[in-house]
Amino acid sequence: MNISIFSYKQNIKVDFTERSTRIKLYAKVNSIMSKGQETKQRLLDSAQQLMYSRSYSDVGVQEICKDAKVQKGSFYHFFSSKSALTVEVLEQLKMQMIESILLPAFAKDLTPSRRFERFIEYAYQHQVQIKEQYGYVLGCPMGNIALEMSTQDEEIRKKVETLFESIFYVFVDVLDDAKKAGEIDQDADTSELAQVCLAYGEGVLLVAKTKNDPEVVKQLLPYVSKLIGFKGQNI
Amino acid sequence: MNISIFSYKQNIKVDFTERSTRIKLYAKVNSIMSKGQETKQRLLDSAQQLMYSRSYSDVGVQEICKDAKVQKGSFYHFFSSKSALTVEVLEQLKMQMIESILLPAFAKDLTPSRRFERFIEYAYQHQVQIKEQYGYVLGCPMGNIALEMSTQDEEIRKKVETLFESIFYVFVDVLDDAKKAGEIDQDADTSELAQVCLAYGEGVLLVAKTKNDPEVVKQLLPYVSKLIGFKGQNI
DNA sequence: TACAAAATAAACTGACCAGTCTACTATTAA
DNA sequence: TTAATAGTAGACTGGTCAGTTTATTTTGTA
Repeated sequence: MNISIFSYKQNIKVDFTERSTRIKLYAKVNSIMSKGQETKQRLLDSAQQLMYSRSYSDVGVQEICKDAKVQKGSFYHFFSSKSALTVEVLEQLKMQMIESILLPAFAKDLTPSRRFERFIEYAYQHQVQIKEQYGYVLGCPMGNIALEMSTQDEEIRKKVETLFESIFYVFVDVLDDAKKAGEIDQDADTSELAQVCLAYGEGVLLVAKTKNDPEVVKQLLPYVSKLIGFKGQNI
Repeated sequence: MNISIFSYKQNIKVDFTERSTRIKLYAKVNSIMSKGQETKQRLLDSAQQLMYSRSYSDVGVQEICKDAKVQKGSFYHFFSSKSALTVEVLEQLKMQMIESILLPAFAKDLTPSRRFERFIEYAYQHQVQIKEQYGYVLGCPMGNIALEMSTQDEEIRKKVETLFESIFYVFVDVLDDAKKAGEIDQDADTSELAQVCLAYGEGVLLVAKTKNDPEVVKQLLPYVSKLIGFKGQNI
C-alpha cells in the first residue's frame, strides 16, 4: 500500500513560482532522512494513496495511521490536523506530477506540438496503469480534491489554486516556445491558452473517471491542439 | 434553505435517452402531490442544496432531515439509503439543468453558434448568482459528485454517466444543426465533438470552482468554439 | 365508520470521526 | 552521564455517522 503512484524521487524541489521554469535541485540522499522524517513520509505516502483512490472524507486519520503503521500520537506530532496533512500531500503531489509527467513530456528535445503529443500519451498511459492497479480510473488527484474540498476548507482550496498555477507556468513555457517556433499565431495569448489547456485536461480526466474508461483520454485529449491552434494540423 | 438552485417546475419529464430530443411533458399540478410526496420532495430539495454547496460526505442524513423538517423514520420510509436518495437527487438535477439552461440556451430561434454564445452567457450568469448566494463558485453539481463518489459508489457513478449522456445528446443535436447550416465542417464527427464540449465545460467549471472566480467561465468557455471549429470565428 | 396502508416520531444501535492527553522511550548534544 | 528534545504508544473524549426498530398517527378507501 505504500508504493507511490508516481515514481518518486526524494527531496527534489522544483520552483515554478517564478515564470522562468528554472529548476533548483536540493539533492539529499535518502539515508540522511531521520527516523522521524521517515515516519512522516510514510504518513504522507499512505494519505496520498488512500485519498487519491477514494476521497478526502472517506479516508480517516485512523486508517492513514494504520496503513502507515504509525500511532495516532505520532500523526499529531507531525501534523496539526488532517487538513494540514492534506496540504502537504498536495505539495508532494505537485512535485511528483511535474517531475514524472510534465518535465519529461515537455522536455525541449522535440517541437512544442510534439511535446504535447507526448504529454497526451503519458497522461493516457498513466490512467491505464492506474485502472489496472485499482480497477478504477482515478483522474487527477488535485482536481479530485479541489472539487470535493474547495467549499469546505479554504487552505486546501488555496493550495490547489497555487498548484494549478505551477502547472499553468509549465504550459505557458511550451506555448511561448510554440510561438517562437511559429507553430501558433504570433498574437496568441499564451497565458490564456495555458489556462484553457489546464481546464480542458481536467475536464477530460473528469469525464474519463466518470466513465471509468481511460480510452476517453486517448480520444479526447488530442483536441487540445485545436484549442491551442497549432498550424496545419487536423487533431 | 429550500429554494431550488434552478427555477424548478414539478414533474416535467424530458426524455433525452433517444437521440431525437423530443420532449414528453407529463403535466401534473402541484396540488395533486400527496403529503407524503411533498415530504419526499422536501428531502430531495434539501439534499440537493446541501450536497451541492458542500459535498456528499460532508452532509449527513440527519442534517438533511433537519433541514427538510422530516424525521429520520420518514427518510428511510422514502429512501432505502443515502446513496439511493443521491441517485434521485441526480435525476432531479438533470431535469433542472436541461430545463433551465440547456433547452432555453439551445432553443432553435438562433443559429447554432449563437446558441452556444447564449449557453456560455447562461452558464456564466448561473455561477455568478451561485457565488452571490453562497459566497462560493460551486461549479457543476454532477461533476462534483462524480469526482467525489465515482470510486466509492458504483450506482452513483453509473447515474452520473447516464446524466452526461443526456447532456451529450443535447450537444449532438446542436452540432448536427451546425453541420446542416454549414457552420462547421461537413465531415465533422458531431458525436465526438459533443463529448469534447462536455469535457471542456466540466473542466472550465472545475477551474472556476478552484479559483472561486466566476469570471473564469466568461474568459475560458468561449474557447469552446475553437474546439468545435465554427467557421470564420476568432473566439 | 372501519380498516389497511402510508407516513411519522423518536429512541436506539454499534461503529467511527478528528483530535487530546499522559506516560513512555529513543535520540541527540553538552 | 545528564538533561533536553524528538518521537511513540495507546487509551480516551464528545460527537456524529448511516441505518434500525417499535409504536403511533394520519390518510385514503371501502
